Amino acid sequence: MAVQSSTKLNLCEDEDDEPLVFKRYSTKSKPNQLNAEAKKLSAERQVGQPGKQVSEQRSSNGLNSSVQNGKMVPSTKSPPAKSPLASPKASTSSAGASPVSNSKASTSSRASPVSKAPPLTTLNGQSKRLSEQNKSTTIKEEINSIEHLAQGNSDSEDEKPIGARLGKVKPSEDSDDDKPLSSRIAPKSKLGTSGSRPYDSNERKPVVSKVQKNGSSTMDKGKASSVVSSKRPLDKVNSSENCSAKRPKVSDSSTSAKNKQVSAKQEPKEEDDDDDDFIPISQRSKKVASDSKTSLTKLKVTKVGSSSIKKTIKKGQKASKISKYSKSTTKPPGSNDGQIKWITLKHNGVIFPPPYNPHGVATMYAVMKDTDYVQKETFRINFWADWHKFLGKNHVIQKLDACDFTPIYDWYQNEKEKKKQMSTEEKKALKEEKLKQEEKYMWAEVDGDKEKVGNFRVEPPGLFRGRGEHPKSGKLKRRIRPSDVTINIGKDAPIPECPIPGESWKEVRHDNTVTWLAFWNDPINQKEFKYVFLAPSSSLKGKSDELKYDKARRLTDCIGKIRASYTKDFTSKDVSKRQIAVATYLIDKLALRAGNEKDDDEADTVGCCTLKVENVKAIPPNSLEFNFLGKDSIRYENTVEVEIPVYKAIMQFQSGKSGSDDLFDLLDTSRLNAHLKEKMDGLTAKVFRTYNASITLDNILNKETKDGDLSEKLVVYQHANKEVAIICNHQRTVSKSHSAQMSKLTEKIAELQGNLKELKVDLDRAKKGKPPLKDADGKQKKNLTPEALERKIAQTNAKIEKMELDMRIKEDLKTVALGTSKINYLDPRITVAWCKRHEVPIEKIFNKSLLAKFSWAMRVEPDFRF
DNA sequence: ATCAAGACTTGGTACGATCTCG
DNA sequence: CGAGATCGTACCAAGTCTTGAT
Repeated sequence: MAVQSSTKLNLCEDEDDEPLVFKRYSTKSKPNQLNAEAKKLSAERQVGQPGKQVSEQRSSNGLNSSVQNGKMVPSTKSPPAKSPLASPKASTSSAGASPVSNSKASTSSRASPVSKAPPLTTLNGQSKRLSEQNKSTTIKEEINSIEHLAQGNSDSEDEKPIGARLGKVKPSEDSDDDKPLSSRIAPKSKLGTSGSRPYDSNERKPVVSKVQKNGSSTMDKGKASSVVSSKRPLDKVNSSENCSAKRPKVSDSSTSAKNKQVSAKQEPKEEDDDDDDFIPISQRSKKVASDSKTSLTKLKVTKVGSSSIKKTIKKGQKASKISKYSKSTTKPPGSNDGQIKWITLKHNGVIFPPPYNPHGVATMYAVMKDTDYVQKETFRINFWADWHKFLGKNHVIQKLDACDFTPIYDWYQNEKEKKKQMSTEEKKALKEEKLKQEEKYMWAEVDGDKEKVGNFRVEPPGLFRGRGEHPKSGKLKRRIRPSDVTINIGKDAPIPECPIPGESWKEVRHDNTVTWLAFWNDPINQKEFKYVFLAPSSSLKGKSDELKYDKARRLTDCIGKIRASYTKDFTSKDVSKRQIAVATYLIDKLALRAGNEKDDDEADTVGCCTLKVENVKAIPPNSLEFNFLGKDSIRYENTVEVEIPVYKAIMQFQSGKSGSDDLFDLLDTSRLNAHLKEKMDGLTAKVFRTYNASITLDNILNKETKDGDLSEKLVVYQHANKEVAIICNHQRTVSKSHSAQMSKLTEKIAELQGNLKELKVDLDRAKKGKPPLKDADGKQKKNLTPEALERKIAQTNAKIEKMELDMRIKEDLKTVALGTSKINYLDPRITVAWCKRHEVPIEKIFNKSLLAKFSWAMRVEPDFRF
């Protein structure tokens, strides 16, 4: 585990010693909102970092064995402990002794403080085994704990409320509004029956748009605006051809990937900046850089971007060549060596969190006191199991519920507060310090270009916070050390120095068929990996993003044919075929995820292929009511009218099964995707989500944008974005202050209306030559001309209108997350082209990160349509 | 055909930074 | 200028999908 022994409590600050290179980030402390929830996160993170080092020893489980034994093992590195930390409370005092304990295993000891049930005396007795120092530290806290003991488990009782609300149940928690987004889709016309509708005409329209709102749910009705139904001529589908063929698009030039081979030709084009006007200045410079970069890359590499088919072939050759010198002889399954991702790669490895962990495991838990995580039994049980193991069988602490974590929690809050109180300068200094230490890790060099690294910080120890009812949540996530980390780097690049002296990387590879710079096994699930990748702004990621959208765009050409095909199969005699057809229909129409199988040690969530009989209810005459937990345990609740054959098929699939049986018993994602691939090269289930999201945006923008001022256009964009978020069921929890904010706005509007009334009275009087009435304070108002008053009235009215609109939007979006679709599903070229056409500055839609991430899309032609 | 490893995309949240309004 | 609202980002969990092995 993570924590290890450290003896000292000091948290904060400093400890000097250590060789570690990094310092901890400062501990952060921010009090701010203490909301329960918020805090928890932060807390955790911090916990790990505060102290400095200490030796961590090893226990295999991560826990420090030494601690367990009661002995202390001095770590080599660890210096003498510093003083107890900051925590006023307990630590210092009690421990006079402890401070010194250095590297010992105080962790355990520390933990003990907190808890405890037994009376102090007991503690002492037991603690013998512990180092003395440790014990002492604990004492104070123990006292408290004791009290609690008497009461019962304190932690559970404290603030339940908060916790309860937060977490988990994000989905429909409260009001009606919280209803599932999907359910909010407007009823639109009933959906189409696909069978009946002419494909060619409808393709552009996402099937989704037809979804009907769930009658039962209370959602906001009005809002759901209908999705666009208009179709655009261009879109015709050419049903005849093979979908995999690329269709020449008007603005194909923008799709550079495809044309890469022709780069010579294109290059000039790319350089021309005629579109620059649309590009923010800041971007322009970047753009140049990136352009040149891109071309370089192209030359060198055989373009990864080129059509996939070619790519594969080419790459294959190259790969084999390269693999010769590649160290790793055996290729792991995931490495498709057909794809060379880079030729040269240099970077500096990863940075580790500061080693010393003052408070240890108990702190990790204490800090989450008011989150809803600790309200869950699974969380507590898992935590206790790991903590107990860590403490050792004979430790005084024998029961989690008997421990009072309040002292640690308070100490933590106090630290946060302190930090918050630091002067701006101090904060700045700290920030710079951190930056200085991390700078070298932030950049990599790929094929000669400098690229930003995404997550170069190794995850600190902490408690696993699985979402929903995750069976492993609460488990201790042990510390990751260099010997857990595998580095991937160019063969000729210098191997990054291991940041922790005396230790070394687990392995160094030179695999240019993958994009990761480093990885380690997930401590919670050894079978899984945590990777360090380049940032989204990198050219490698950009290319892959572009390919993703190009593929979705290709679906535009095939969608008609695909819909016709699955519609035909709704009534196939072959059940397997029928299941594929219905599943594809749901994925297309409702933007459901594929639904891979999951293990028992994961939260129980489903996607299309894993839907259970009980997740879908047939409602005569032909509606289906969906209700299930999807990714991240976000609830999907939606009732839609479907075509009769689909309705019948679903009932057939359900017949004779129990609620927990698979609805599509003959189907899984690999079969489904294999089938989809026959329809279009590279087609998989998730492409439909991208396609439907992007086509919806394109349609709404083109249908609803009118000449008007900027803010009106932005409203249109936001509206389109919202529709997409609803289709994809991208939800967020309602902000804690939402209702307060709403009532504040209501008040303001009322006040303005009062003003309005007064103005009107004054206007009447002014017209009659009378002076205005006195104001509320009894003071005489200025004498205004009727014209001036009218102007004021108009202004006030406009203000009220705007506020009302803001309020409506706010209410409307309180459970909708717009960001996810913007980042992952909406082809940025649609947005960029629309901005160009309507003179909307792109930075009004994309923030700095998105501009960087989508730099590849900036030079799209204004007439680009998805 | 199935399985599992591996690689990479997608997703929500908390927090700190920045903006806004009184 | 300060409190609260909003924005932007770090973080890391949880999906999808591919591929080689059996």
